[in-house]
Amino acid sequence: MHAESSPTSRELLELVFQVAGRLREGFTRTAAELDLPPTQAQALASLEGSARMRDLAEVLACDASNVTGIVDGLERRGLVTRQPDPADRRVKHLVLTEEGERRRAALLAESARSADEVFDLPERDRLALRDLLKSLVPADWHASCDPRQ
Amino acid sequence: MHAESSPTSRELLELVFQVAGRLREGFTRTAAELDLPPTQAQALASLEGSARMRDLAEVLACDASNVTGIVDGLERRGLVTRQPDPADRRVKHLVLTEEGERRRAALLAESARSADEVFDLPERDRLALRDLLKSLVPADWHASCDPRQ
DNA sequence: TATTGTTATACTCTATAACTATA
DNA sequence: TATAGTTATAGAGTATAACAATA
Repeated sequence: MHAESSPTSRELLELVFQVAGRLREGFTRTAAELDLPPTQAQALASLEGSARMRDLAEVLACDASNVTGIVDGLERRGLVTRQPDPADRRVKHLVLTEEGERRRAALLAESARSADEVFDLPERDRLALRDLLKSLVPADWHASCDPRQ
Repeated sequence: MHAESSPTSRELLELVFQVAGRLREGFTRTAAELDLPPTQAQALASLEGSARMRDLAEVLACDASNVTGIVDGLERRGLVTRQPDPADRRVKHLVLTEEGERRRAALLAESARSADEVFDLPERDRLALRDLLKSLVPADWHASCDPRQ
């Protein structure tokens, strides 16, 4: 037998899913600790300054019809408000409340801490990992949400 | 400015999710081409020889109550049969039909081809990637299904 | 008592389609 | 006509709880 055989794509796939699973669990746990369902947490994390509903749908890579419910949840929790656009009355801008800003900061800080636990590597390895992963996704790639896609 | 700064855990997290997303899309597309919903495809891929319903729940990392429906689907498609265990009449063994074996072989072949497209790297890099990813998951880690964790 | 598989039920996240109000 | 957001609805995929049959 030889020392190291080239890993199969299936082995690499399983490892990627395991790492992604650990990261997802960490994020979901962090969100739950802040009383946020995962999708609301993802939306909150992405909100900076003022965004239109439409932009949020783009960022979340999901259909616009879902955004209504997600934002309803954030509004019910007092984290975000819908502000009319003075120039185009169809458009609504999402603006974080003070509590929304606090919650978002806590979410970002804690989820970063959680990801740090997973990526507990020396700088040399972090660089190598980043370069390898970068080479696996086209520059313009972005996920679609529909799991059936 | 310096040449390379250490990537943040957030950057690495996003890259892992992008790669996982590409892989998931590839698998889902392959499954759809073979007329299989993703979960049935995942179950079919894992079936080799004879497995109990219970084992399948373990492999899929989901509650046993879900397995009934998944196996119902595979049975409806004529890919698997439930065989009683002669020694323990509570237990049912899942046995692939001939068509089930064919479909599974096609699924494995095509999903491997699809993953190869993502992991299009020289052997040196595949080895490096495997070692890095391996260091990120505890040996005994395995995903939980509930997205609420 | 404990375990295997099933059923009933509910929740989350996604989609499509039809609608409104604007542009 | 086209776009922003909403509503209604449906379909996956998950869970928990209660159950029957069996160990």
